[in-house]
Amino acid sequence: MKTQEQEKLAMKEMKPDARTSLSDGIVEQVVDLISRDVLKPGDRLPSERELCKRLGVGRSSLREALRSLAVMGIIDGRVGDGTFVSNSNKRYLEKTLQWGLLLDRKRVQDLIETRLMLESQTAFLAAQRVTPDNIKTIEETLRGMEASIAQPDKYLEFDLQFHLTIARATQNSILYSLLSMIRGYLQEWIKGSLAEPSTDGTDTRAKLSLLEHQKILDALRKGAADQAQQAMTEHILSSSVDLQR
Amino acid sequence: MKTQEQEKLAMKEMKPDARTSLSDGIVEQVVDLISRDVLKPGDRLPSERELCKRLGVGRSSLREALRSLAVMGIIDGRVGDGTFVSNSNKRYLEKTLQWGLLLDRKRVQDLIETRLMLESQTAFLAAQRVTPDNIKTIEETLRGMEASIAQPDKYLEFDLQFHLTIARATQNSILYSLLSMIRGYLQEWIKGSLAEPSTDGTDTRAKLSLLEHQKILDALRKGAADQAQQAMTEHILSSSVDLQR
DNA sequence: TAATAGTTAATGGTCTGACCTTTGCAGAAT
DNA sequence: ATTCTGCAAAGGTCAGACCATTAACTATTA
Repeated sequence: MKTQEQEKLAMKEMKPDARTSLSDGIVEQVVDLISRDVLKPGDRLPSERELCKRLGVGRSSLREALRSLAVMGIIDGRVGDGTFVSNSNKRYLEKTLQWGLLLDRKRVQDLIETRLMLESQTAFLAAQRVTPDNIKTIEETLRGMEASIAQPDKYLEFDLQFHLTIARATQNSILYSLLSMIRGYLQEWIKGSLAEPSTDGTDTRAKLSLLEHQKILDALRKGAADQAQQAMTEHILSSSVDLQR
Repeated sequence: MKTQEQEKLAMKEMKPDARTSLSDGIVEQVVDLISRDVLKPGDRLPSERELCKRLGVGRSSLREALRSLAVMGIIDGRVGDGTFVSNSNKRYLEKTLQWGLLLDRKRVQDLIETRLMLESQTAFLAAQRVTPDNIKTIEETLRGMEASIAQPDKYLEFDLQFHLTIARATQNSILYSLLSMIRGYLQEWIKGSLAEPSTDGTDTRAKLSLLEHQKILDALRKGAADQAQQAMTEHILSSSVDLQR
């Protein structure tokens, strides 16, 4: 009789860490610390040995937790130096990318298709919700693209920023996360396809790309949702051609 | 002399962990084994202690490698039983994203909005690519919904199945993963909102829901993409009303 | 005979303490 | 002021132990 009551009470109280393993608990704690800005990107974590003492766990568990966070790209360990919170904001995936995409290549095609779906509608939403502040940021990014049109690496970084700013303008954090992730996966691919024959005017391609971005920005400025969606669709289709093959 | 030759040979064979850490080398080996179908989903890996001996590494390193694979969703450890290759092969997206989403607190509103964007276009795509086999499965699911209209729990399960089958019909694994994940998040919320006042005809609501699903299925049967998209949009808007507030 | 309760061996999870290589930096030598 | 050197601290790895959980087997029981 008593046992039953006890069990019920236990049920009620033990819910949190009922089935979470120790390392997962640590992962959760660290993620929480970061999400509450106690730990900011670039910050250095205490040494493993000290964290062990502070959290009251063994080094193996602690290290497995850190390993998880590293795979997610949230932290970054440098031997002989320390462990740091990744400054590359939302790159949980870049690490898993190499393993993940290895499993099947059709995924790139799927990624592009999904990106088109999400990003065209994102442009639509953004046009309705964009703030003057957003517009300003986007304009700056576009200027950055113009300035670095001859440096593919820098150009790509601005390009990424351009699209992410639009995603942020929707004020939908889920949307932002998804697009950030998808773009992260594709970024590697894009970089790879930049080491291709530059015989056929890549310069022309880059200038076309600039025009497309300009068109999107114009639509956003006017708050023309349909127009923004249309421009974004065309842009993605156009810029994906090189990757499709 | 001999040592040099040996080193060169080692270089040639040990290429993986030339500058990658030991655990990363193991991860690479396992991923390779899986991608070459030596290890198939559902297969059981040798025990940790045996893998240590076979790979010639310590248990910590081995475990950190396994941890990485687990985070990517490639393997799945069951205490007291063994470690198995995940049969839900493509779950690494979900896993890594889960922690990512934890960083910005859940916004149900954002989830619904994103779901609407994705799922309406999913219906569009599905209408163009759906196979007779898919149709058959969807029909069965719909019958299941009809039969369990008075059991919210069962009904929800069929509902979930309905939407996921449509996602699968697009043959886009990324899309499927994303929708599966979003729906997973929302499912909990939905269940919660089912414990609400059943005074205002929930029966009517359920029957309306059935009609909406029927409409979607009809459009898919005809391969009418626009119509399917329209029906799906209406359905999601309609069924989200209860969750918004 | 069939169902149940106890036993056991193997597994993943964790802890400890040791050793290695790499790195950053302070102090010594120039 | 610059370069070299050595040491301390960091992450990476290893080995062996113990724990909790699980599956399979065995003996008991109705």
